[in-house]
Amino acid sequence: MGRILCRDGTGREGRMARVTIKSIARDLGISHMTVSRALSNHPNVLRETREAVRKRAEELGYVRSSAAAAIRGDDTRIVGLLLPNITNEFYARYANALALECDRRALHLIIHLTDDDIRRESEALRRLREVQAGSAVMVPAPGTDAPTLPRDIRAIQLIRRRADAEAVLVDDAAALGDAVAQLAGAGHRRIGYVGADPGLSSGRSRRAAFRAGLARAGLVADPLLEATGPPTPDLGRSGASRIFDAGATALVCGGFEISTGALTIWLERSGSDRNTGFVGYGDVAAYPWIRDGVAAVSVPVEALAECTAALLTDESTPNGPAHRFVAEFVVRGSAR
Amino acid sequence: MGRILCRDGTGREGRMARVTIKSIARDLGISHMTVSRALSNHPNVLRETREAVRKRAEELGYVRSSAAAAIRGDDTRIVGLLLPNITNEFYARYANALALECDRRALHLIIHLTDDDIRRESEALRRLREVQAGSAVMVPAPGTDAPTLPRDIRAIQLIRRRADAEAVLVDDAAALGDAVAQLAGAGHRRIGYVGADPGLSSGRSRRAAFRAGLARAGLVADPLLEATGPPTPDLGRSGASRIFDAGATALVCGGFEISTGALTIWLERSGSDRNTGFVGYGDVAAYPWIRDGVAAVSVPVEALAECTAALLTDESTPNGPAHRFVAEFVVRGSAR
DNA sequence: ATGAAAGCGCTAACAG
DNA sequence: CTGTTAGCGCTTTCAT
Repeated sequence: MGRILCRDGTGREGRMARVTIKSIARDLGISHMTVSRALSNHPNVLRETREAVRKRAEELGYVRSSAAAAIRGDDTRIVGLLLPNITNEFYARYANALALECDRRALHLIIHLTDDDIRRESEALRRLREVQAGSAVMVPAPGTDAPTLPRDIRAIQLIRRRADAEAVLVDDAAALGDAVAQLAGAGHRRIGYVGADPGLSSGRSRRAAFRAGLARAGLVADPLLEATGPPTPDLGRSGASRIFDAGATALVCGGFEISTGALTIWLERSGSDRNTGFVGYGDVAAYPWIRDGVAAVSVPVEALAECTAALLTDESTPNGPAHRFVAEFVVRGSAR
Repeated sequence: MGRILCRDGTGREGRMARVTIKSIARDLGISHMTVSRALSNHPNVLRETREAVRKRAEELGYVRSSAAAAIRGDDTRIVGLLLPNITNEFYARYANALALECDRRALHLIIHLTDDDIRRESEALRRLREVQAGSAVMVPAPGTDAPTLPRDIRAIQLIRRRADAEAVLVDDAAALGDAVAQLAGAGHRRIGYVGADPGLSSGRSRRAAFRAGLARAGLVADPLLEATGPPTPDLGRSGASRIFDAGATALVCGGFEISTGALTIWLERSGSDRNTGFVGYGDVAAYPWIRDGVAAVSVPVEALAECTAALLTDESTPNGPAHRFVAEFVVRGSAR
């Protein structure tokens, strides 16, 4: 208790007392308060004393205990990140960018994977409250019995929005419209759509954008060519299969996870007939290299992450609770 | 101090005292010790009392403060994860698997990206000491002035090994040999290699495996067809360019990052001549779909992560300080 | 079965 | 400029 194993590779593992301001104080024969002041640049410390303290602290490898700070109610600088997963390239890139920003800002980033499951989400939030995380960036999990956001942690919703609170969102309406227009222009008349459940904010808006695009192209929406459900690769696969079976000649995706699943089906199905169209959701590094290129709605990941990081630092939210970033449609072979 | 903002979305933001065992005790008119005991299942508590306490704690949304525990020297259950990045599919999949395991084991996973830079690595470790992380899983950054591993944090090295301490490594010698054999069998005589600096444990062993493969195929190693350096996509690009310029007809990669860079060069160069061979390091989901398929040395990511997680839980290290997992060569079009 | 005291590392508020 | 005290949330130890 209060002591830690000494693993210095010397072989003789012993016990080593923790280096604290008190131990340094004892060591220097002064009060621990002087050490505290010296270490936190308080003006009222003799230059000599301060330097002696800093030197000794350096030598001993002192690090301020953030637990002690947290217990007093100071900001822990811990940020939680709740994502469905980080194998999906979008989430991975987002987490990567956010982690870099957090390192820059000296924030601790704790990651929890929810698999879009509400129970895992609440558990993750509970654990974040344990460590007194100040804020949590989260892709809110789907679910009707949506538990409210945590009271004592600032929640920043990503991509989707479950509660009327801070959110960093994607404005993809135009891009989805462009996608449909492009496919229609390429001669497609039966264009399908797989996307998230309209119960989700993102699911609702994306499907609406798709339908608007159809209308603008003078095409009628066919319920048989639409599939919605939980935002998983599985839905992408089953939805794509069903839609192609129903005679669609092109498919537009409305979700990151869904897109990866749908792509595999498209690749299988369009093996012989290269005239089937496909538009993924979320651009992927390999898309240019697959077939003649896979078209996609490109989401500005880095901008999303930067914005989030800025929110984490600034307590103020000048632009209002929702921050939107426009996506762009990227044309490639699969949509020509 | 000791108080937190109440963001309950009611609009009237007020102040709300933190829920502690003491506040619950006051609330119930008993001692905080009784609350502590009730909450931690101590036998010496009247059933009535215990239930009253648990009920009230539940209602108030009490969560044990891990800071208070940490300050007393208890295990924080915080695990650090130091990776060069998480955009590379291998690292992303590893982080994903490890995060899942950590959630299962109720460990807090703090992620830091080092970009394979020693300074960022030390900074990350310093910050982990601040929060009293118990262990750190890390891909040790390259560098001759290699700072030693932290003394008060259990370090588990991944993929590479800088110090003679616990490590989870990949045994890729056979796979790399198979790759060379396959290429040689396909008629390639000038096979190149881009890999990490031999200063790195992984760089050294992989190049040796490549050379051994050449020898076994009856080919001679040509220094012009080898490139080594820091394990970055940049090296992959420059190395691949140089090696193809030097007349190589096939290329084997010896590193995750390097591989992604080299792939782009190969894709550009082999646009017209589809007879150029390529073997990536670390299998990627999209590889089967690129051209006629991209061959690769497949690393058992999930197994690595599972092993790491097991180490995090078990204090014992029965199998000795190094745990090795064999990689496999996956043949695809690019190596035929 | 319950409570009181002490102490973990740190700093705000006083006292010199 | 420096030192003392107290208290943050929690558990261990020692009473009761």
